[in-house]
Amino acid sequence: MINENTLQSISLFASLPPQVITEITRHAKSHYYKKGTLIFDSHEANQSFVYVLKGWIKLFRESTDGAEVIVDILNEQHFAGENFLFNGEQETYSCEAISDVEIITIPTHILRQLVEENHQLTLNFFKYTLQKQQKLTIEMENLSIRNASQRLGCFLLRLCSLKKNKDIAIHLPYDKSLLASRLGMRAETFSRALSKICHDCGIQSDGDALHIPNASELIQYVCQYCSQTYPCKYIMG
Amino acid sequence: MINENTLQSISLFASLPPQVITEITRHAKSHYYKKGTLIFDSHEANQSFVYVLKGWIKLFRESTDGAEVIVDILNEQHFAGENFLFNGEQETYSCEAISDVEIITIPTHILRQLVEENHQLTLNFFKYTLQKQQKLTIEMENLSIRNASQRLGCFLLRLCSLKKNKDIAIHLPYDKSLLASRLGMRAETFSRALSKICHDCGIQSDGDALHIPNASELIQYVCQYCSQTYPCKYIMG
DNA sequence: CGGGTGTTTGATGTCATTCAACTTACGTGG
DNA sequence: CCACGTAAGTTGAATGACATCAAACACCCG
Repeated sequence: MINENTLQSISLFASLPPQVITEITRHAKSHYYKKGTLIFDSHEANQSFVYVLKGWIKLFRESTDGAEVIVDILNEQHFAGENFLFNGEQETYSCEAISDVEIITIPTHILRQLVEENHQLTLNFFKYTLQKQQKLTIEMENLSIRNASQRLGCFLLRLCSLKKNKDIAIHLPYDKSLLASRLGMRAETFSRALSKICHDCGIQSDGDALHIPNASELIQYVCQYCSQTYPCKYIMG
Repeated sequence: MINENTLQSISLFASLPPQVITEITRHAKSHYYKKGTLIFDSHEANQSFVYVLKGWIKLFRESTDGAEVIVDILNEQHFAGENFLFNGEQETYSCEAISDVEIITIPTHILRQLVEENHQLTLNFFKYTLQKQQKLTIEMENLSIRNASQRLGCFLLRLCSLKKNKDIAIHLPYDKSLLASRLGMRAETFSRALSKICHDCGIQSDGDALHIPNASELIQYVCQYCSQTYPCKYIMG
C-alpha cells in the first residue's frame, strides 16, 4: 500500500532501523481526500495519527454553541494525532481536508507500541513536539499582546520567508475566512486588517495574490514589538 | 547536594535505572530563591533545566517596547527549560521566583546526553510534553474565543478541582496582577472581571480568598461554551 | 507615621465583533 | 453561453469588550 521509500524520506522517521520502517509500512495506509471532506470527527473513536504528504488539512473543535476553533492547519511534512498516543481521549478534534490532500494514517496503538520500543523514534517525536510547543507559545503571545494587523503581518512574513528575492509575490495558502479564524479573528476583521496592512506597507493585493515590493516595511510593521530576537526564525525560514 | 530519594520521587524520573538517577544526582543542584529574585535572564547563556520542588516561578519574555508576556507559571512538580534540550537558543525566556522557592537545576548538556542515551527518560519527557502541548492548545482556545470573565472562571475552576467538598474555599495562588497577565488581560480588567463573576455566580471574595458556595453556577458560567467535553478534565482534577 | 506596592474605580478611547447589505466569484443547469 | 444560485469576501454603522489613563484606596513593612 505504501512504499518504504516514502516513509524513509519522512524526517520524523529518520534514522530508524529497517525493521521499524517495515513495521510502519505494514500498518500505514495512504488516503486521498477531496477538498472539504471530513477526515475524522472529534466524536468518533478512531482518531489516528495523520501525516500529510500533499495538500492542507485543518484540525478543529466546536464549542457547545457551535463556534469553531482552529487547533492547527497543516500541510506537507507535518503531522497530527501524536497526542492520541498517550493521552487517550483527553484531547479530541476533528480533521478536515481544506484542499485536495494525500495523507498517511497509522493506527495509534501500532505507533504507541513502536514508540515504546524504539528509542530513536521517541527521540524524533520528542524533538518535533518541542518545536510545536514553541510555535504554540509564540502564537499565544501573538493572541495576547498583538492586534489583528500585526498577527496577519507576522503570518505573511512567514510566507515570505520561503522566498529569497527582494520583490516578493506570495499567495495566501487557503481561504481568507479560514485564515481569519486561524489567526483568531472574524472574517470581517481580517478583511479590514488586510487592507490596512496593504495600505501601510505598500503591498498590492488581488484575491489571494499579494505583491510585496518592500518587505522591510512589513518587517518594521510586524516585528517591532515582538519579543523574539530580530530577525526572527520565521523570517529566516 | 541532592538526595537520590528526592529525584526518585519525581515522576518525570520514574522508572529510570539506578545509574541514571545517580548520574542526574551528581549534576543536579538545588537552589533556594527569595520571592522576586531573577533566576535567569532571557539573554544569558546558561538557561538550564529547572524543576520546582516548592513555591512558584514565572517564565516570561519582554517585547522590544517593554511589554511583558507570561510564558508560563509553574509550581511544585512542574518544570521548565526542556525546550533548551534540542532547540538551542531558539526560544528564550527569563525566569523569576514569584514566591520563596526551592528548585533543582540540571545542566542542559548533561540532560541532553541522558535523554539521547536513555529511552525511558525520553519517553517520560515526551509524555509530559504532550500534556503541556494540550494545555497550550486549550489556552489558545481560551484566548481566541472566550472573554475575560470566562477565562478567569476557568482558572478558578481548576483551583477548585483539587477540593472535593461542596462548599469551596480557595486562595488565589499568586498576585492578582500577575494572574491577570497570565490570563492575557490587564490588572484593571482582571479586577472588573472578578467582581463580575463574583456577582453573577454568588461568590464572596476578600483579598486573595474566595468562597464559592455553589460551584455549579460557576461551572455553568464557564463551561457552557467550551469545546471540551463536560465535565472537563480540569474539573476532574 | 510615611512611602511603596498592589488593587480598585471611573472616564474615555481604541479595537474587534456583530449585524446587515452589498459585491464578487464560481459552479450548475437550462 | 448565459442565467441563476450559492458561498466567499467586502463594506458600513452600531455595539461591546478591553485597554488606557488618572486618581483614589488599601495594605504591608520599615
